Amino acid sequence: MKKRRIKLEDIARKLNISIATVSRALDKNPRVKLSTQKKVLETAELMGYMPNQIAKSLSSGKTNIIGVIIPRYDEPFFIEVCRGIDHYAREHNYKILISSSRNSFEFERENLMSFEKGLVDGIILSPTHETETFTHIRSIIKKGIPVVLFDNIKEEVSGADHVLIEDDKASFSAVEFLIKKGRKKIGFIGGIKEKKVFQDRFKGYLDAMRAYDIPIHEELILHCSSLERQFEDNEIQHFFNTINTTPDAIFTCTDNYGLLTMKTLLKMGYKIPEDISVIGFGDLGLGNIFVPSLTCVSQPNFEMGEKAAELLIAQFNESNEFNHVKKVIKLKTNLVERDST
Amino acid sequence: MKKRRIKLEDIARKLNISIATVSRALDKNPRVKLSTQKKVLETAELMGYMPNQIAKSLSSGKTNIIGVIIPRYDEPFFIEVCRGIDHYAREHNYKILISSSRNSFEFERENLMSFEKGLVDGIILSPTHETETFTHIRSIIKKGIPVVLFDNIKEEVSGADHVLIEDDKASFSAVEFLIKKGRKKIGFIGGIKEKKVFQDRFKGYLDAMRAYDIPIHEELILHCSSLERQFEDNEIQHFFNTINTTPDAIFTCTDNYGLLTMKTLLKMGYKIPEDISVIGFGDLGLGNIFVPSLTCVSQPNFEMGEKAAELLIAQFNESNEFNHVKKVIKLKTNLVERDST
DNA sequence: TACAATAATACAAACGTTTGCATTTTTTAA
DNA sequence: TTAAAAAATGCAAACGTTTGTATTATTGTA
Repeated sequence: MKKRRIKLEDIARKLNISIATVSRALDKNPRVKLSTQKKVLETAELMGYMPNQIAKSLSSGKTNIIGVIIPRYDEPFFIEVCRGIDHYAREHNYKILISSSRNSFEFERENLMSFEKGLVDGIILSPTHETETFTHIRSIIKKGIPVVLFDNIKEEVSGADHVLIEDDKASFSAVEFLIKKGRKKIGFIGGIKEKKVFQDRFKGYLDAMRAYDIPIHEELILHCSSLERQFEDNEIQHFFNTINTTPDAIFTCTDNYGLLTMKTLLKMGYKIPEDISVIGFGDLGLGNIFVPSLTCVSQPNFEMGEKAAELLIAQFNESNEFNHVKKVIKLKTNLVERDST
Repeated sequence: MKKRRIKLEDIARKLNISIATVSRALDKNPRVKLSTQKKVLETAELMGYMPNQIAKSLSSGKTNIIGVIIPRYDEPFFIEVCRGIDHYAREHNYKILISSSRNSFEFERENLMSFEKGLVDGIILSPTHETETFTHIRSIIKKGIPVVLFDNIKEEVSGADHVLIEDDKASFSAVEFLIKKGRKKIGFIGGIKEKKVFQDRFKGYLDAMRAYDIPIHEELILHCSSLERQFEDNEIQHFFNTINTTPDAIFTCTDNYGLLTMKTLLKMGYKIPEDISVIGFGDLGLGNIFVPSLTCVSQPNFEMGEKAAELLIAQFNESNEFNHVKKVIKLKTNLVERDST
């Protein structure tokens, strides 16, 4: 009843040749006669032969799969990066296996462990905000599995490549832009303080304010404490309802914060950008739809993924994985000016 | 230099027992003495043993991986479904391997072929709009690989389970809602005509209009012809710039169309919902941020994924995969009323 | 026509597990 | 104490490939 899978042996038997020859013929190995190759290819096609990837992997020690661990699925940033990884990977005959660490260090470790079981040839990982120690990553590297880290890297890991955005510089430029537009009371809305990228973006904000001698109103600074959309929304609404100073500009650390900020301000009756300018961070498509459209820092997310994949695959091809020289790639951002400033 | 992976043999040698016993001990098979089991577990831990997933798969004939093929990554709908699949899958010890068919029938076929190589135990697929014939899917099923289809299914495939939304009913209700609110000149904005879900949503619109004897203005009907954000945007803007009749409501087939519609109408100076009501479809989070927030049909996307995974894993456990009785699951939607109506 | 050189093919081990069956060891009961 | 029963362990095949080396077949050359 159940159709058995066709394997090399079946082809070999039918043609009265050895399995080795069939294997080589399918590989177009010049060691087999052309006429034999032709026969084999035809018979394979005829019998509906499909190579067994698992057996291949076991034999070759390569699975051609890249493991990717991201903090969450439902963030366009990570999806864009994954698209970039996938794009480069596919061109080089790799598939990607994505796992979410759900913003939890424990899950991150678990996922990493599960990738230790030989299913993947290497790993691309973006640490969660909870990730403070990196021994789990070092331990993977020690086992000879190549690793590339991207975004939100609190601690450099020798032996792993890094791909990151110049977050501080990017936010410096964004705030500088507001200052040059004549804004004086510039607020800041960032994310949880534990996350490195938010720390850096905050630093850029402070640096810019100081560089131009603009007084900083502590009251106009908010670090959202949640990672969930609804709560962020509440926090931002609450923030604007309680401050006494009215800002003339707000620099926010994500597109989403920017949009939520605009939404709140519009509902309160402010005009954007006349009364208050708003800047976001990320440029993930939505900023363009909102009315007014959101000026923001644009990150090369897709390229980030491509670069990460490139570095990883380059590691695969290094002769000795234990004296890998760490590479750190910093990607540039640019400011996209729209209607909110 | 290079640390070799620890394998069963290494543990066996160290403890002077057989590989079989080690294998069984790690499985906590009651056939091995408890004291032996303990020794093995300790030694495995000590030596840093990690099972080889590939070898396990080859031996057992199961990879515990589910292949997922979606038309594109950068659509929140598919991401949500994938999250649902992943959620259910993980709970049942499966991983998911996602491939994008990039809205191309050819890529869909290619992806399917690549999944035929034994890497996955089963496949969950959402057909592209280009997919007219289903022989490629039938051929996979014939090989004994379980398949579940979701969303946008033009033709039922015997042997595969289906998970779908009652698109026509959903849009019927949405339009009915507008009618009951007293709207008369109700426009329709849908997607490419080749896509089954858009056909169904259009049908629901027509059905509702006819059911309530509302005259249909052909001029107020737009089928977007592109699948790319910018072009959709252009098409919608162009649409409103050229129509002579002013609608008092627009039913759109996606959240994105809804948002783009609102954006365009707001820019033209219309008030929403006073002058024109707008309804979207999907409820993918953005509708809540926009001002005014978007009323829309809410789909259970996450659940759709969970259900698909559930059906697939149920197929794995069926005794004979060749007399599988097709299951068709239809999921219900509900209308979420917000400020745009 | 014979012999080396070369081309084509075959053999068998290896990849790291699982598992049915055989064997050995231990326990139980007469 | 001894045989049978039960428990614990071991052997070896199997999963479907790849690949180094051995073998056989086919050339070319003197």
